[in-house]
Amino acid sequence: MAYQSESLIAQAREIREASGVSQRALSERAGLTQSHISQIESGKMEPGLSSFIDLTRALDLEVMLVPKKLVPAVLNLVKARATRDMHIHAGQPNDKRFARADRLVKKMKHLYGSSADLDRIEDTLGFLRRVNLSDQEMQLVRELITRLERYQASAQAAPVVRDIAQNLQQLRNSIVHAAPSEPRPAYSLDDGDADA
Amino acid sequence: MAYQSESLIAQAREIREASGVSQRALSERAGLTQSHISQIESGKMEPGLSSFIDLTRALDLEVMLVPKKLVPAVLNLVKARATRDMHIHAGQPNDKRFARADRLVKKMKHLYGSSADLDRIEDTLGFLRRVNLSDQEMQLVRELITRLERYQASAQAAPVVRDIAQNLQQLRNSIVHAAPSEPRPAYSLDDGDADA
DNA sequence: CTATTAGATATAGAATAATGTATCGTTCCA
DNA sequence: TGGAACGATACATTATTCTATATCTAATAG
Repeated sequence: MAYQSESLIAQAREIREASGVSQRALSERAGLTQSHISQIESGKMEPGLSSFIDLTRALDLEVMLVPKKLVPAVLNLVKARATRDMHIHAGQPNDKRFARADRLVKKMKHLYGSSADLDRIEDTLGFLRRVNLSDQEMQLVRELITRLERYQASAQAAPVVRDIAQNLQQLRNSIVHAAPSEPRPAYSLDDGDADA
Repeated sequence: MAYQSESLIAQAREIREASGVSQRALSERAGLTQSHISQIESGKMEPGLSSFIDLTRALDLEVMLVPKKLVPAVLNLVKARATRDMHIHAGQPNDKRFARADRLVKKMKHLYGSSADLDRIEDTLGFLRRVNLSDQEMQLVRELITRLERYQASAQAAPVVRDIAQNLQQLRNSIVHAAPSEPRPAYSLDDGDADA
């Protein structure tokens, strides 16, 4: 019974097992009892919404409502980056960083005049801000931005700016030309519409 | 009580009301009783996981598990595109189209030799494939790809290819240079981590 | 202004199912 | 063999969900 929730519960179980967490350990973190978790996972009963949320939070997961049309996109996001290198940084916290960098570049263009390199940096940042970057990738971006801030007023800024532009472009290219979507997400979850 | 699920239930309620669906109408579509929905929405009791899934499915929503780190990114996706123009196409169904277009460009480069325009098309498609496009934007891309397919072997392909490259670039620019994230999503949902 | 109807949401009480406590059966390792 | 960790089970308690009915609001007729 409870066919709708099977998939979600199975996902949670997989993640628990993949993390090497026992039902007991999880029960302590989640505030449920081990007995409860056992019955839920084995399908003998069905959890209340709150119980399920507690469970998943203890596994570092969040229950979210997603419009059906967006489900494949979200699956892409989750699967693609989640498997590539375990830790994923997000869009929003970094957005401020990007916005600040964007303002910096615009200011530099205004003060010292526009240049091909600055244009390239501005453009590339606009791109990188859109796609979801891995931790490594984001760290590289952070470093480059920091460098730009440091050397912005320096006497020999030009070669540094060029180098930053090149590095950003390189990162951009590596992302654009990598094949994005793997064969299929492991999750089942109906996708709904085909084309249009 | 049931503090964890309040946010999710509130979201569902908002969406029901925004859609102009009554509790009774929803109860029929979801297979629950109106009484049930009333108590759930007013916080007098807490739904089972399956009941909640039934509810949300009837509202064209899907309950998904998202790694905490990805929550802001998913919120961006949902909020940004969902409000911009109601209908959202997803990542996966269009991926095939992009992949086919990519193969086409590579084939043309192989047959007729590489050109700046073809390079630009290939690059831009790589970008557009990444970001999530609105319906309008995606339709434009579709048209351009269709045109490319039609004129690929034509005698005067060159000017057409150039025009397609320009159009794609233009679309790309409009996306890259538009400020992406609005002030804040209406949804509360804790985000957890700040930076790193 | 009152009465009535219809559509909505809220409430009452019975039936059913989830949840906690305590315990049991296995397996693995000392 | 002992014990320690894991997952499963039994039963008491509490909460859910359903059927049926009540309340509320707005609109219309008398």
